[in-house]
Amino acid sequence: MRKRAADRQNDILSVLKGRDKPMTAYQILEELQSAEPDIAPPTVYRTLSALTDQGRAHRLESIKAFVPCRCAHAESVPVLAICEDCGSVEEHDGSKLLSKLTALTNGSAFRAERHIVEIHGQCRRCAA
Amino acid sequence: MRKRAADRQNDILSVLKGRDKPMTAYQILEELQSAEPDIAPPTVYRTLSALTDQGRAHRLESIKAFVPCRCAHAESVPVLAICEDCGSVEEHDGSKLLSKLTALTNGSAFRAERHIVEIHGQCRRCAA
DNA sequence: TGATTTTATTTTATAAAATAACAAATTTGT
DNA sequence: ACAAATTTGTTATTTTATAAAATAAAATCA
Repeated sequence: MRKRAADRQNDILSVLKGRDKPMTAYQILEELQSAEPDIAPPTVYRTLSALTDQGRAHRLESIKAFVPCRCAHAESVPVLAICEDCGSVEEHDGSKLLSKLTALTNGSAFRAERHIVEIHGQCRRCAA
Repeated sequence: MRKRAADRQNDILSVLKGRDKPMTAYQILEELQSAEPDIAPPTVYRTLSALTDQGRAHRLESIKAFVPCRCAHAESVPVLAICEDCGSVEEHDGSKLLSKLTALTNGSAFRAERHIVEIHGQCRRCAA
C-alpha cells in the first residue's frame, strides 16, 4: 500500500509536533514503524527534505535532528537556540540579522540563498 | 610510534591549509594515511575536536566538513559562506551580529555559549 | 633510577546517519 | 485506455562518527 507525499508529510509533522524535543531521522522512523512496520530510511529522509524545503520543519545541522517550525514558515532566517543540557530548542525569527549578514558577504559578492543560524547554550531553566 | 597531540594538530592543520576547499574527516584521514598507513578515524576526530575547540579550524555543520580558520581565532562569531556550486568557503568575522543575536535570545533568558552561522549560496565566480 | 600510577593515544569494532540505485505504482496528458 | 513522466517504495551500501578495549607515554615518588 502506498501513501501520498502530502499525507506522509503530515504524518511526520505530527510526530515532530508530538514531542517538545528535536528528533533524529531514525527516531522518527522508529515511531512511524510502530504503525507501518516496513517504512525505510529513504522515505523519512525524502519527506523531511520536502518539509524543510517548505519551511514546515527545520533541520538542526549541528545536532543532526529535526523540529517542526513554530514560527511563520515564510520567515527568512530561522534562529534555533539549542540547550545543551536538556536538549530543548527555541525558535526565533532572525529577519533582523539579514542586513548585517548581507553586509558581511557583500564585499566578496557572495550571493546568499539560505542562512543557517544555530545557538548552543543553556535555556532559562537549565541556566538557573 | 606515537605522536603528541600538538604535532598531530599541526599535521592536520597543514593538510587543511594545503587545500582551498573544505575536507571531510575521511578525506583528511586518507591524506594522513599516505604517510602513516595505520591512522584510524578516532585519531582524526579527536584531533579535529581539539582544533575546533581552539578555534584553529572550523567545522561546517551543514556539510560535515572542515576548514582551517583564516581569521583571528579569538573572534566570537565565525561566519562561513559556502558556495553550493564550487564548494569553496569564505570566512568572515561576524562579531557585529552579536548584539542582534543576543537581543533575540534575551527575551527567553537563553544563555548563549556558541554561535553557528553558515550561509549557502554562490560565490562571486559561480554567480557570474 | 626503576616501579607504580596516571593519563593520553591507538586500535578494533560497531553504531548512527544518509544516500545510491533500482523496482513498482500512480498520475498526467492525449 | 495507453504511453510517458513522475512519485513512491525497497534493497543495499556508503559515509560519518563513536564506544570500548588495549597499549604506550608521561608523571610521580620511593
